[in-house]
Amino acid sequence: MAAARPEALPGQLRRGTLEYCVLALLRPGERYALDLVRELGAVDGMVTSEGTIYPLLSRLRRDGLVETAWHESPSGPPRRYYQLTATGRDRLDQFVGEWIRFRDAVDLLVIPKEIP
Amino acid sequence: MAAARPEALPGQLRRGTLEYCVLALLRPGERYALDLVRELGAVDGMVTSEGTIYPLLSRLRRDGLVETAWHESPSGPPRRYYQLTATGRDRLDQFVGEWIRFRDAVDLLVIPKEIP
DNA sequence: CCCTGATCCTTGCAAAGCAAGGTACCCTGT
DNA sequence: ACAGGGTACCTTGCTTTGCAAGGATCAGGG
Repeated sequence: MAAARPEALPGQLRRGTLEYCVLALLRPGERYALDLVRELGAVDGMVTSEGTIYPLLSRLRRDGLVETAWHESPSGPPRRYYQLTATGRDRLDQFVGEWIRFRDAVDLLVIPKEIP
Repeated sequence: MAAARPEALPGQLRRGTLEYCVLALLRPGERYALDLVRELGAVDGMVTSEGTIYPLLSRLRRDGLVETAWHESPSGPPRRYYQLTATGRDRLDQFVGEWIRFRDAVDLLVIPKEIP
């Protein structure tokens, strides 16, 4: 009962999912890194940080799932904007299927059955 | 050797979840390790192996979430049976809430919106 | 000309899944 | 009696990835 705290959520949950959440955020259009951090921070339970996002974006770029372009900022140094590639879009679509399968499996296992 | 192809596996998805799937499998009653591996293997997308389950169970035991007892097997060497502790049960219940929150967040992010 | 803030990035660590390898026990067939 | 196979236990080493901490660079205001 003492547990009503907001509480340190299991960070490991985000493993393997964060990557695709980032790709999904890029679906509507290009974004830069700090913008993504803020957007993810605003989603319940999706907190992340720069130390996570930059290596992540580097991997996505290395694997050809995103492309980047520099644009000037209205105030501050230039920003590197990330954009989905066709490959990235495909991979994301494919992930959605895997995610749903996985999600349903976990639901089935961990959510207690109703006792009729 | 033979480094795992990152392409083929949604393996990282299981991170941080498998632990609780195991706890959930112990809810109805005690189980032994290989039995858990088979049970998880039968669930869609939840494949795992001995090299995963034994360290995992050791951690659970170390953290007081499960207790163990040896029982003889009808045929073969004795088995170590794992059973939920009160702490384990609490932790599992707590996880269910976190899981639902996280699951909904990912759903919201990655599943494309209907275009009305 | 420095200070603050925005933006980029890297380094080093820890957690956890997995393949592969190793040991021990018990039953059955010869 | 003992060899072989199936069951069960566990460990080692590798890899991936989230994160904290640290650092570099640029623009504008006092």
